[in-house]
Amino acid sequence: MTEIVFTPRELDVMSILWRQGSGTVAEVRETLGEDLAYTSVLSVLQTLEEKGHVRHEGEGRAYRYFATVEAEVAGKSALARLRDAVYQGSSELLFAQLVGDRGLSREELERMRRLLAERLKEER
Amino acid sequence: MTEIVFTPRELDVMSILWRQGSGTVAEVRETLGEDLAYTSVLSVLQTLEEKGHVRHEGEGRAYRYFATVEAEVAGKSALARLRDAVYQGSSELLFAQLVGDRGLSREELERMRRLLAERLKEER
DNA sequence: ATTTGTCAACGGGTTTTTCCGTAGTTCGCG
DNA sequence: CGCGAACTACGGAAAAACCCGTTGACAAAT
Repeated sequence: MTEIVFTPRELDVMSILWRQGSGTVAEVRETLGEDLAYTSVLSVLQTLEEKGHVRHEGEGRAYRYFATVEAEVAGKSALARLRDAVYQGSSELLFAQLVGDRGLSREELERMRRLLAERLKEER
Repeated sequence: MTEIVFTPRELDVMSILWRQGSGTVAEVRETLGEDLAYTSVLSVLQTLEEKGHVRHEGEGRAYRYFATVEAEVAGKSALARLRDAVYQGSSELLFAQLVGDRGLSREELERMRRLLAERLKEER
């Protein structure tokens, strides 16, 4: 169980890299809603790089940043933490919360059911 | 959407209050694995109280602390954040991750299916 | 060639988090 | 009464998070 922890601001930035695949400082800054100074965004990326969650390649005279941690891996870690801390270790409770959400479309629910069915089938 | 954010240490403490229903400083400190000084735990509880996530009642000469935020509410907030940041807003992706976890028993999976079925039924 | 714009590095200020020691209170007990 | 045990309040040190200005490098435009 690899511990991956992001501060709120770091998560904002990682989120963009995951979504867009990569990003220069300017791109990240653009995508980020709030208008932070250019150097503020750069700082976050630099500390993320120090922590090994991000790497960069040169592109022209700018840097292009890439996540070195897969979203799924980070998500798994965060979900486990959430499960343990707020749902008392129960995936089921977490699941119930997820499913209880009004605002899920019938289609989404159907697809979830299908996924679950698949998963149950291969459980042998 | 009510924003609820806990620092890592705060989450540790909230987790205990949710699990045990309530706790004195000594109890929380006891339950917490790592051995922090008594006053360290007290400090966390005091800042949580400042932030309004916790309240206390006197019990003898000690204080008994209670969460003022339901675990489900905090969980919902955290899940939404997770969904948006790492699963690109898709509950389905999050769900897939959850279900994909080896280490879920057949029984758990069955109960999840039942829950989902219930939910689908009332979707009319 | 000078100016203008874009970029990373660096340093620093402010706030938050984390952790604890000390002081003061209260209570029970010898 | 006096003492020790359990407790909170308070202050603060150290580190992390957060945000930005300035500087210097480089290149494209004028």
